[in-house]
Amino acid sequence: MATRTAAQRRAEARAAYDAYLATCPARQLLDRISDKWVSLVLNALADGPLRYRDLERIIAGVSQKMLTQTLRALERDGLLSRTVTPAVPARVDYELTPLGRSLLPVMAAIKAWAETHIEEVRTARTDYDRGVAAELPAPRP
Amino acid sequence: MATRTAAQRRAEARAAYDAYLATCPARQLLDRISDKWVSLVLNALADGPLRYRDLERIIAGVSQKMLTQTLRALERDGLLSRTVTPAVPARVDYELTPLGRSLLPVMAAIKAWAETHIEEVRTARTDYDRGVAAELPAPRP
DNA sequence: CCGCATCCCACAAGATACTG
DNA sequence: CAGTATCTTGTGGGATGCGG
Repeated sequence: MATRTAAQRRAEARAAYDAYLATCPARQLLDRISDKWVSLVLNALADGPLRYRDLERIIAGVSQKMLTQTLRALERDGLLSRTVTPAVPARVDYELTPLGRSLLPVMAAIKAWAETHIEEVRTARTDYDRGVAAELPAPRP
Repeated sequence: MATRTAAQRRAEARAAYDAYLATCPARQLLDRISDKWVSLVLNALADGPLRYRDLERIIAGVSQKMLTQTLRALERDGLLSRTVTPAVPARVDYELTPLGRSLLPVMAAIKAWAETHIEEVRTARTDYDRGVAAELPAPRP
């Protein structure tokens, strides 16, 4: 029969929505800055250019793989520049581009909201967790 | 010997850094809004309260699991309220709290930056990809 | 209508080892 | 120093079916 199943219809809706989201600028930006390492790199480079090794040291827990991957992604998006100075050993500096710098105020806005409201959020969480716990009365031994 | 291996030192650094990040307000906020569905739910509820079914319909590609999971997380953080109207069938409304509403300007700032600079990013990407392609000259058969 | 429990897999990311 | 290459593992998220 011509009628599609519910699963099929959902799959179609998903495909269409994914396509839409792929073109949504805000979505793309969120995908970038939401990355754990991206925000840390941006923050580290806010004060000036740094070498690969310095980034690795400052962002204490990052693996080589993730650091390189992150730097490549940001370079590709034009948010930072990569400068190779041929020497032995080689030297590579990373620096925010003007485009990258223009993103810092946005990050600052996020930070500001977070710091202003974090207490409310924490309170809400403990309240919520208490409420949930209350619905499951502790078994009396 | 007392000397720790490089792997051990890195593991410790990671643990310490993870602990630090877990307490960083900005990091926590990013973890929330970076979620694909969170931003969509926030956006959908910006104009007023909606029922579960309506959200499912508006956010076309979402699975039940993710929608429920997302709504619970936002409720727990005090960003939206969940109101159950006992009836048959049951009716549940979701609505942004004042705290949730206060987040909308931040989302708007992200959106604004994205829409303003998306073209630069797109240009940077194609330039970068062309450059990479140029470094790997097509194999002459 | 609203939601939870279960199974399952694809993919992200860490560990490790090796090069220019 | 600044990466690349390969392997392995953890987990986010989809599909499905049941319960209030």
